[in-house]
Amino acid sequence: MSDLSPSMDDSKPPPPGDEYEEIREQDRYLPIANIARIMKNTLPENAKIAKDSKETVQECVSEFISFITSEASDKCLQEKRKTINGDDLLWAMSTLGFDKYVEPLKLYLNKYREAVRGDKPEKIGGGGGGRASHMDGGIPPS
Amino acid sequence: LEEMWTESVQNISRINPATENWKIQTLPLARIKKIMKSEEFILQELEKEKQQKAAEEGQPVESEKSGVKFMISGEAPVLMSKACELLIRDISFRAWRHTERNRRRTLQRQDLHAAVGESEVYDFLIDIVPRVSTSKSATSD
Amino acid sequence: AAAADTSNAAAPRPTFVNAKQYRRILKRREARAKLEEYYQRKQAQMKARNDKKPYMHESRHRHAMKRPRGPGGRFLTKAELVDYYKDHPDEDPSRLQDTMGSSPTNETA
DNA sequence: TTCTTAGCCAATCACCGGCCTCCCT
DNA sequence: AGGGAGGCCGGTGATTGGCTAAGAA
Repeated sequence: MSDLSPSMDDSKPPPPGDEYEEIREQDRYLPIANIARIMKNTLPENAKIAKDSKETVQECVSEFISFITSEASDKCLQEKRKTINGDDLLWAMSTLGFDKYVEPLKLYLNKYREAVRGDKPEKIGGGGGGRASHMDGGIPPS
Repeated sequence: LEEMWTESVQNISRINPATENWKIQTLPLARIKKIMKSEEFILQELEKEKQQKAAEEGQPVESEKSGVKFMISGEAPVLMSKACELLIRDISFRAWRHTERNRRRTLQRQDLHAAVGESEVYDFLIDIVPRVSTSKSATSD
Repeated sequence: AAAADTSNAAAPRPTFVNAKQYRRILKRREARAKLEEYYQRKQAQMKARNDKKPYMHESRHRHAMKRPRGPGGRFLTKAELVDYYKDHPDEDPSRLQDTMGSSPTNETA
């Protein structure tokens, strides 16, 4: 088997010694197949979608996320809170003029919170089973 | 267009929190969270640079917190996911009207440009999607 | 009244945007510029954004290239694959290795 | 009309979600 | 005590290209 690898892959990023934070190119956007699916479901059955249209929407969505998150994080910083929650995002959207989005999303958020609340194993009185501890890959102490 | 929104609202209204399957047809939450966190990364870089500049000018390096880390609650990516879906639906539908107006069957980039240009809600995309031609009017909302 | 200027030096005529978004748009511009600078530092040159790879993952690319296709360029369906492996048994992944004392037992019907 | 291009197919594997523990508030 | 970061793991759907009809021009 002489084919081996057809070419030397130079896409290995060798850190020149400097500390490398990692934000990969592919992590900047949501998967294009998911974007395309939502577009397709929105449009008429016989509609076609150009490739660069999908890519453009992909960029728009990422900018949207950053745009909202930026506003929300500023507010949290101002109020000296460290965690961005759903209400912060809704406030940010309202502030930035996405009025049409807010009401449906409020409804959605409330339903989600209700579902999570209901899903969680209720803490009923008594109880008290110790949970087995299991460390990851590490070697158990001898 | 309004029909699309009322349909979306109705779909949300139909959700029964107890029985709804929350993992179907949602954008990957982990990826959304990464994008949100990249905002934090920018914030840190910006502040780092600001402190460097202040130090070079001999300013007293008044110590703002070095670690400005913010956290993302579990519900935030879920909410954001739905918001993104609404965004995609709205923009796509608006763009498709321009596709039809030009009697085409393929939604292409220029349709998105027109769609974004017609509402000031999408002004924030001005650098991603260049402004359509030279025109001002038309805020049809 | 809902208008604000976001024009930079390049725009001869000012561009007006949603006043609610104005400040945030500017902040995001700054942030994106910073991010791009970061990417250039990280990727050494990045060839000014021109070296667009046609695909993202080498392994997935190789996978797609290796897969049997029908005459129309489509990937073969499962049924078509059965026939394909009859003519190309050496590519059948199910009988990838039988180096040892392989008993030629008939497989699962 | 000519020429560009988006949909079609489904198997691999990178990545997602669901766990865990640790840590901060 | 609550809840999020971070890490590991296993299952799984996004990624992927050749051909040609669809359709942009």
